[in-house]
Amino acid sequence: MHPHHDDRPAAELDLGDLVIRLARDLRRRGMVAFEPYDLAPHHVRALRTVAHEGTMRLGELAQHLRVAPRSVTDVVDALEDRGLLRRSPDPTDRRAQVVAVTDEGAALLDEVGAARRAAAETSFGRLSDRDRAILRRILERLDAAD
Amino acid sequence: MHPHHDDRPAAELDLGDLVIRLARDLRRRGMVAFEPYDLAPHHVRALRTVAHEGTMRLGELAQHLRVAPRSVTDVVDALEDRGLLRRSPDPTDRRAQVVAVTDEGAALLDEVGAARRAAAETSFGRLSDRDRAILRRILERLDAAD
DNA sequence: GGCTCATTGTGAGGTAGCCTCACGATATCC
DNA sequence: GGATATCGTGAGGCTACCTCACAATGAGCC
Repeated sequence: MHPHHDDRPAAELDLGDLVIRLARDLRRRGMVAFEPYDLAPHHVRALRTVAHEGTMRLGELAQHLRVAPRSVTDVVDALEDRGLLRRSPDPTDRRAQVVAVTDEGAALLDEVGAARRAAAETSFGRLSDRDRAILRRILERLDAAD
Repeated sequence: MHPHHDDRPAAELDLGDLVIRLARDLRRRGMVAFEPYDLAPHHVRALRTVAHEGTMRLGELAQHLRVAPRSVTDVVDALEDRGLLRRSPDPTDRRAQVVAVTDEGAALLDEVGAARRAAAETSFGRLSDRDRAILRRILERLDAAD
């Protein structure tokens, strides 16, 4: 009934709705940002994790990414097909395999870094440094293990 | 090399990673919370939107949910099959249809409310009221139209 | 009235990013 | 040496989206 237009800041949305909506936007922007490299955001995340944490088992990567082991198989398949990651047998356990970043993977990760930073700026640019720090603190608290 | 264990607060994750990870957790928890009602979080969101904003066209619902019109068709199909929403022709435009919440839909929404609040408490319970308000402010700022 | 062009919702079909379940190969423990 | 647990993966499924094409209808113009 009021003559205001309908862009009110979503008062009926709860925190969860807002987070999910933001995540969807981020994923979309990530897909656009990484499209020139033919990588999905999820692939970049996995690659970055291995690069940052070092060679690890598939199961460990699953834990880091907080997904089921089965899900990691597909991601590693894709990255290995692209020559960015390499599987090799775990010398300490013949059931297991470890994944390592290849030189090509490390190089691509470098390249992708700029796109990633630009995408983050697009998404979070309207936030002050202070707000970004606050957001990070809150998100890390929520991310702590259950 | 350090003897610390590996639960560090994800220093290699950027804000986007943290948001996406949180959103995944929220969706999972929502699926569990709404499972007794045989509803997906997305269905509840759509139902709540129509209940809150009132009868609207499918296209308008798509705008509110920020998804493509085609995506709304499926959600409304599901909710209409369940008798929670009802399509009817838009009297002002014979191309269009409007969706309205049925009595049954309103009743179920009431029931689901408690589960929704409990799930939110599970997810955000470790945050102080102040932090929740800050988080809401930041998320609403990020949610503002591009 | 007739012509063009835009808009509405939907069928068909596709994708990303997850999941569970079962299994063979191996490790571990008694 | 035998039971039991763990590792990664094939098979198959799910949610929550998407694009594209199209028929029906509306709106603007002459």
